[in-house]
Amino acid sequence: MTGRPRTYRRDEALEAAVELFWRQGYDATSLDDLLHAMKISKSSFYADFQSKKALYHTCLQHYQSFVVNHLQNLQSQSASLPQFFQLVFQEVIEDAAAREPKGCLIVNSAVEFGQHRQEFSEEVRTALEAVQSTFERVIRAGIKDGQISCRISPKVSAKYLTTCLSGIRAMIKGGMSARDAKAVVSKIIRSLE
Amino acid sequence: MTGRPRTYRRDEALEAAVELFWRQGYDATSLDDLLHAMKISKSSFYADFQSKKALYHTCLQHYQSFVVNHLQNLQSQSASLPQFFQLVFQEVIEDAAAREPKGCLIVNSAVEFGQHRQEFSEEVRTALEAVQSTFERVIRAGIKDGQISCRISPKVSAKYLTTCLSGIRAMIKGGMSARDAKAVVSKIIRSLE
DNA sequence: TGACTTATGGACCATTTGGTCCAATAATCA
DNA sequence: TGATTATTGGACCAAATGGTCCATAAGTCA
Repeated sequence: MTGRPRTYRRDEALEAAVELFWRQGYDATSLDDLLHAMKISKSSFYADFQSKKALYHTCLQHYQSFVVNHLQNLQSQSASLPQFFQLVFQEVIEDAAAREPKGCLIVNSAVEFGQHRQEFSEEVRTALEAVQSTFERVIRAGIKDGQISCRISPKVSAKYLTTCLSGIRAMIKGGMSARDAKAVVSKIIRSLE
Repeated sequence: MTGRPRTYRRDEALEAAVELFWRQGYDATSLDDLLHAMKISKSSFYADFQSKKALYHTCLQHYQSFVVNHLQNLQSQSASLPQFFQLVFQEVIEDAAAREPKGCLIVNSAVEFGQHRQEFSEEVRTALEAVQSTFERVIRAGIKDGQISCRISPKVSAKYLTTCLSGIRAMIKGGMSARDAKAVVSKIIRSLE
């Protein structure tokens, strides 16, 4: 196996695909869109990624592990749980300032596929839960370190946090201004303390 | 104008279209899907609704005014602001118990179209704001009647409420259980008081 | 250099998409 | 009954969809 070398890098192509799906959604993204964005020929596409559906699955997994990883990084950068929340929502607000906010790929997928497109909905549930349980771990650790009051359960807090996050990401994608996003975020953060 | 009578009722057909778009989204709903659900011929469809795009606009408007109307009804049924919130979230939880939760057509549209499909995003923003300002009016009235503390501005509360609502509707569409939805809802309601 | 292996571009394909058009149909009203 | 008017089914259409296939290009290794 020493044939002709490929002219693209798989990880870069994948990244481009994630970006596109993230912005436009699954159905609204055509194969042609993908080929252009990924800078890859149709043959290579099917050789390397099997199908549009398979690619989406790969993208979702990629995104999910990126998010979980990223949240853990934010945790290690934070001195306290409140600060962690600040960092998380900081990025959300940045998205709100973008010309074409992308929202969150998982939330976008949840809404696009609902529970009626089985090929995807199970994986989306998994991804949502992965985020949720990451939050739960972080909150649990924060409580242990005495960084925050422990009146409510980490589990419920994590679910609430995930829900709020999904909410603003959806609202922002729907056109909510950065100003409004900021106001809502500070209300959410207050309700978390 | 005394020609052949139509075999369907426009409002019923429209209702069916709303239902379908609500469940499946715009792109995932084909013309054939619509014709079947609406029990209408292609000719009648184009004569009566112009195009798929135009129909979607009509559906969004229909849905929006339904929601605003409905919220006002809930208000008049409520003795207090907290009770109003209860009623609102009650229905959300009912959706969570459905086999195929539909979420909210406006939120679904916000996520599906984002800010990159101009034909729709403006109208979606309008719809989101209509809901938001309905909440604002209700909250304002509640504060006036002394039903609730007035520590935070009705405007921000309304934005926060809309965001939370969008959040659970998205989560539920993504598969969140009714149990979890209940837990999150009670946390939200507590944070509103 | 030549054998081998992999990547590439592009022709090709069936299906589905949203949409148009018209002849046939079915009512009302005089 | 016949003229009028509006609805209907279905034939038709161009474009776009996701996907397959193969001859050719472009490398590596002996």
